[in-house]
Amino acid sequence: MLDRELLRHDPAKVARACASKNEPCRIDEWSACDEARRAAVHELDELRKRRNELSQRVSAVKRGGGDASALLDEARAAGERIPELEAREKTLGEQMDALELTFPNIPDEDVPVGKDASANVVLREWGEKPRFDFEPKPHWDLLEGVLDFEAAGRIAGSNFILLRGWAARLQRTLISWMLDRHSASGMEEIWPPFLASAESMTATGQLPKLDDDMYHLPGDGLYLIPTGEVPVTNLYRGETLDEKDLPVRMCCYTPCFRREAGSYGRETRGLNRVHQFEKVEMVRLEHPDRSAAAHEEMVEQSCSLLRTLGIPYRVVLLSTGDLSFSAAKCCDLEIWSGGQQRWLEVSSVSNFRDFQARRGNMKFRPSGGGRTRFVHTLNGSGLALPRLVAALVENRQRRDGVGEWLLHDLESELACDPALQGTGGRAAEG
RNA sequence: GGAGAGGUGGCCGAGAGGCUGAAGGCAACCGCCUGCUAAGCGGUUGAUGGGCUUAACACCUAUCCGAGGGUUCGAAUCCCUCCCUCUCCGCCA
Repeated sequence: MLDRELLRHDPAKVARACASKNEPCRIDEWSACDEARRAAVHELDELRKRRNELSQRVSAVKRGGGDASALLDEARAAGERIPELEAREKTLGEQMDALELTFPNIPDEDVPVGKDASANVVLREWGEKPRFDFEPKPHWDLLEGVLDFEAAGRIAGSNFILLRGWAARLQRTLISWMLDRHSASGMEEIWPPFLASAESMTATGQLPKLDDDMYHLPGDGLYLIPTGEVPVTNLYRGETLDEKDLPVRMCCYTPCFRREAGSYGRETRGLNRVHQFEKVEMVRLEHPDRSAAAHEEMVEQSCSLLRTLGIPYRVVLLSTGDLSFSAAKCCDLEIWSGGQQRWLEVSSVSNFRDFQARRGNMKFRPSGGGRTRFVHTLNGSGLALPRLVAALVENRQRRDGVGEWLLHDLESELACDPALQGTGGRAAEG
């Protein structure tokens, strides 16, 4: 949600933002409602003021034991048009609210303008792509026997996955290790509900736009979360924090459920695009002055995980056309997949500025006094599992493929993770 | 699922048709005072919409006591519906 003052005083800026994000823009419609509503509010205020004055006099006369019937008639007449105006104000206000929910966030100044992903900018790259003296295989071949699509299809349908044996354990190990790393860097670990209400989905911006992309349980009015961002950001919905409580840094593991309607076709093979995947997510509430720096930090936090795992990656700054509805700025982390010879997105780190905070009414009280202000919210994957697993097995494969040895290698490496030494986490357990 | 209790400002907690945007306390902030700290004394401090204005402050005004309806000249207070929390019972991983 954008600031109403901005909508009023710089509608052209809003229209530009919509255009750059390929979103329809109904700012003119909004402006008309706004004007009509303000007129109604003004008239309503005058009538209520008059009625309040008369009521006060009724009260005074009655206390004095006098006859207030003439005043009562007058007060009744003064209030006659109030319900009509109240209804008008309410209707117009609801129209404005609905329109406001469709305005996307405004991209930051340093976001490249472009119509789609082709305008994205690669900021930096790390690591050596693996070289093989044999023909490397994609993960769906390498994981035969421990990645069972047929079984998943039988249980739930196509594009679900089922891991078994060492592959299942590999995923769990990675989840646990990533959470430990985030905890060691000072984040609070959260285990949230995996279903969320429409209200929560609206606050973080999934609704109204992405209704078709989510699994919905109409009987209970709930949605399966498409990302841990939803429950963890909503943890502070409606709250007013003290400035000294900022930043609030959290991490969580959640499964993520996405219908992926209309995305069948290429690039969906194997673990690349599935209806349920596992993800470790970082969420942060920040002071507005520090959100840009926080964004950099969070990108770096996710990169550091990939360096520990030894997976080549690149950081991509998304252009306006590829930027999500709610984001002001977003960096994707893409990892090199040696078997498919392509980059795979494993993280999106976004700064939403006050966009989600407005929708979810998340504020803080400045230490020096003064009005409450909206916090800035950020989140980023750290990291998404299926593609991470895919790249790990593809990049570490040998001539004879992969096997349980890969899990044991990784477990040994992570046990020695210097970032976890002395934290009482996995490393201490040895 | 059944029975009961309850949701009031940043927090605790009174109020049970008008004099209540809301006592009292805590916290925070400002000032005074005391070697420092603590204590003490005085003062200040809710949110949102609209007007005015520079999209500020101040000021004026309206609205807000879980949410939404209703009764009334007037509702935190009375009535209805819904949501949430707690306790007990049942069922269940």
